[in-house]
Amino acid sequence: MAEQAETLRRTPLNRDRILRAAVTLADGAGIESLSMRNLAQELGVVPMALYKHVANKDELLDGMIDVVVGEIEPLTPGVGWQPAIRRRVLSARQVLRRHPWASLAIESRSAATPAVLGYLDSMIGALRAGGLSADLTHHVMHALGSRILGFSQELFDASRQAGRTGPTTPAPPAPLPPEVAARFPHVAEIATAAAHDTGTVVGAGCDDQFEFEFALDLLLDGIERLRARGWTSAH
Amino acid sequence: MAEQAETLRRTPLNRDRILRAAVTLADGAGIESLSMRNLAQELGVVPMALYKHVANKDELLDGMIDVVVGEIEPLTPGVGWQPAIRRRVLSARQVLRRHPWASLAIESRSAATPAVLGYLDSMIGALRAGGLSADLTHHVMHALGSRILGFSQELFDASRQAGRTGPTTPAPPAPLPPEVAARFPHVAEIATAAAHDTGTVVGAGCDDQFEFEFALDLLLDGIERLRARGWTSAH
DNA sequence: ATTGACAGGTGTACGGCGTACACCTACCGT
DNA sequence: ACGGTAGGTGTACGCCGTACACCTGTCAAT
Repeated sequence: MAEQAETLRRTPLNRDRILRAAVTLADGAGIESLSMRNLAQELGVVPMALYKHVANKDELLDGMIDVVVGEIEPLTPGVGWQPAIRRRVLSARQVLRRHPWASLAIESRSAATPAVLGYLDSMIGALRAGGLSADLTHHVMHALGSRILGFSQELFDASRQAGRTGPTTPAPPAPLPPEVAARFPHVAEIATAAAHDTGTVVGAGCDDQFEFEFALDLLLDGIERLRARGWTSAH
Repeated sequence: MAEQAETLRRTPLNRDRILRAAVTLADGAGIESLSMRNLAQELGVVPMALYKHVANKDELLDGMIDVVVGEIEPLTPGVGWQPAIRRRVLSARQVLRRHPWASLAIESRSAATPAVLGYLDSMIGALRAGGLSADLTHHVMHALGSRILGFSQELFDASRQAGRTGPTTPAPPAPLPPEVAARFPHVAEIATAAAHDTGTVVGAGCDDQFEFEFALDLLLDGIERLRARGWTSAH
């Protein structure tokens, strides 16, 4: 009876359940506390049980990436290449904001997973359909770089200055400490410059979404100009 | 005597020697084999000895980053903002190609180190001196993103498909496997499209340097256009 | 010359990690 | 009824970062 209840209580554990649990764990507790042991415990199972469904931790991470990439919405049909790409990249960005660990995970993998390749493939298809030459498309993919997957490094975010905060505290506005401002005057000026709509005086964080779209449009507009000019490699 | 010889043989170990050894080890054997134990052995010392000079492994990594950033050549004075930035970013890129582990290390740190902040600061100074408004400069820093530190994610490099190669094998040209090409036709087309000057037929890797400069100039030109227009945030 | 503080290298040990390997057990087609 | 197999278990190994107690050589003040 008790055993039967227990048998019913947990679904028999499969690759999908493992991946979803891993993503949830990484989202909630941070990627650094995603260990095979923790994950197994979360699933009410002994660590080695996981290895019957994923080859090793690297493959687990690949699977998690695929889950995340799968959340990106498909290309909108029937619009120009520029809005189509734009929308999808911004969708990717939303997804990656839900899974902050994913960008680093994607970058640190040595090879793209099939899901990532599929994503890139459809993106390239949209560019080609939009009239970009194969050559230009190639360069464009490089130029967009990681932005095409919805993330760009926030290494300019000087307000991440203080000791690392756990993944539970997403990002408190954190004003620039005065001693830092004194040592790096230009950084200080810039940090406060674009505190757009937020009314707070002491250089509250900038509008990340605006920054992302600014860079994206800068690139997209430049690309469109090249395309309209019938760009071919002068290389 | 023997002890005296031994005493002479090894310089008394200081933070600088540790950092340089760590960088060398990471360059040569890959960041994944940089452990406190390995590093200590390399220095002919017991692991715990390192902790008299660096607080912990995170601080060691910060120090390594500072060493790398310190190798980037300073701003060229007396030229316009655009070539000045361009030169320095390309210098940063050269440095990061010598230390392939560094880009991921920089990204994974939660806060910028003082050396990185100083680097960004001087970069911002050059933009401001070039006539960009503080506001525009802010956006520009975001737009350039990690490229300003000399790296962009190579996640489009589909030829990194096969099993991970050790850091000793830098990047064999590795043609796109046919089954991958079949599944991702657009990727395949693009991968072969821009095999520029290299004469090899089977889609040898693309010219990374060209790609990097293409993206960089796309951004720089777009920025210059904004500046010339007297850009102010229409936000 | 003696001492005592202190900088810096050593040794041991702990808890956590990924995972190899042998094992058990429940089910299923014959 | 039974052997194979899929899937969960338990133990163990070798790594990791690092806390903590210890030793030793140097040098300033006595």
